Amino acid sequence: MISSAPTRSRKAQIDRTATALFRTRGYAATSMRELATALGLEAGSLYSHIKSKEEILHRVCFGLAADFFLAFDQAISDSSIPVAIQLRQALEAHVRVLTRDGAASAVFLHEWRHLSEPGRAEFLVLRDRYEAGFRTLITQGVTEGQLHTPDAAFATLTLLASLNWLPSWYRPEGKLGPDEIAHRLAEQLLGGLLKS
Amino acid sequence: MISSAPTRSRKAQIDRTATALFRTRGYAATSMRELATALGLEAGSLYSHIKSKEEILHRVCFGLAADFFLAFDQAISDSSIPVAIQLRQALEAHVRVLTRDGAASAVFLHEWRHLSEPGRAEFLVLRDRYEAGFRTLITQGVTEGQLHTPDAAFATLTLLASLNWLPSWYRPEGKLGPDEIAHRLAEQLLGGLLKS
DNA sequence: TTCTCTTGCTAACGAGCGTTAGCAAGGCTA
DNA sequence: TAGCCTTGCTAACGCTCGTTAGCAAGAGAA
Repeated sequence: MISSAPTRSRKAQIDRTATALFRTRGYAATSMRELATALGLEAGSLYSHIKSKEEILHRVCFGLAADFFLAFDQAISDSSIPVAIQLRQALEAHVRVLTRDGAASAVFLHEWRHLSEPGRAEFLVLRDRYEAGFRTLITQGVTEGQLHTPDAAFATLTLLASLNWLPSWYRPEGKLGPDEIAHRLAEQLLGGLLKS
Repeated sequence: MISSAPTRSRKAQIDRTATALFRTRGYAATSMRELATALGLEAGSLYSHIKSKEEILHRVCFGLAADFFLAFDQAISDSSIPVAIQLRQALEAHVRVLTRDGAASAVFLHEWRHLSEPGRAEFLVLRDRYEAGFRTLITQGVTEGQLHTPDAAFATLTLLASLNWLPSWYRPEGKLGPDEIAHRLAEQLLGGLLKS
């Protein structure tokens, strides 16, 4: 090797570049040669750092899953405050994770299907568990009379759906910052569009 | 050929099967041999009916785009009724298109990226135009005091986001029918979750 | 200096890809 | 009967895929 820029970790660099490519072209349509070129090296060289293409996808998906759980647990850690507010905090925390790394989020949301078993099944278990966290909050909110919806499970899916579309249009350089977006999303989803 | 079941059109049959595969495995990860096997024939035989793999994707994406425009135009055809109700109708019409063919909808929403130019650009023009239709309705609703939101463009994205996640969890055999789902989604998005 | 770790190269592998050419057989129409 | 259209097959093409083996060179530690 000749020299190198201040490389934090070559492996992490590969992950980042791959994530960006996976997002725009999709996992299956991204070749290792493409990834190597984007990093300025040859395809074979990648394998000095990683075991396989799928290993990258695995790391990205499960890494972000951990981020989501961490943020959620923090958001609802104080169980003494009203559930509706806990929900708002969890919702805003979710948005902050989404906006912190849009590429990883998009991969997390769309490319997990290309994980092979048993990784894929394990991922879905985590995803279900995360959704269940929100569902519990909403159910509790309805029970305590703070929220209204005919179907908590249905409301949960719709709520997360609204949030998860964000990586497909959010641009970090846009006029709205992460916190502003999180706030507005919470307002709209909790308050609705109709003037009351 | 030996004989054949009541084949409506072999080409349409290929489109349908391909759409289902594109949905579950993704366009890039679906091979023509896989598609052929699913149809009970050999890979080469497909080319008696279609020109290319991408041609299928093109047809699915633009076909559904036409469906969405048709449903939208119908929903807002009577401009004498209040905008908020027009919006509700457009929203419910959108959901009905989504639920009528979940596989095609999923492909429309996620796989259009694999269209090559100029098809891809043309598709995005249609998509923007469709979103603009909703945005106009919401803007108008705010102007007339029927809706409230700090940012109509933002609200539009969130609204469509909530709807477009539907194909990833909707199952035709589920307990909720298309109309019921359309109604509940409209209620939740227009009315919000918070008890007022 | 010597050893080891990291990083990267070249060359090649077996496999699968989308697609084409050429042929054949059944069914419809004239 | 003759001709065409639809449908499907086999065999193969050129290409790209993910991955591996073997080698080399710089960097830091002993």
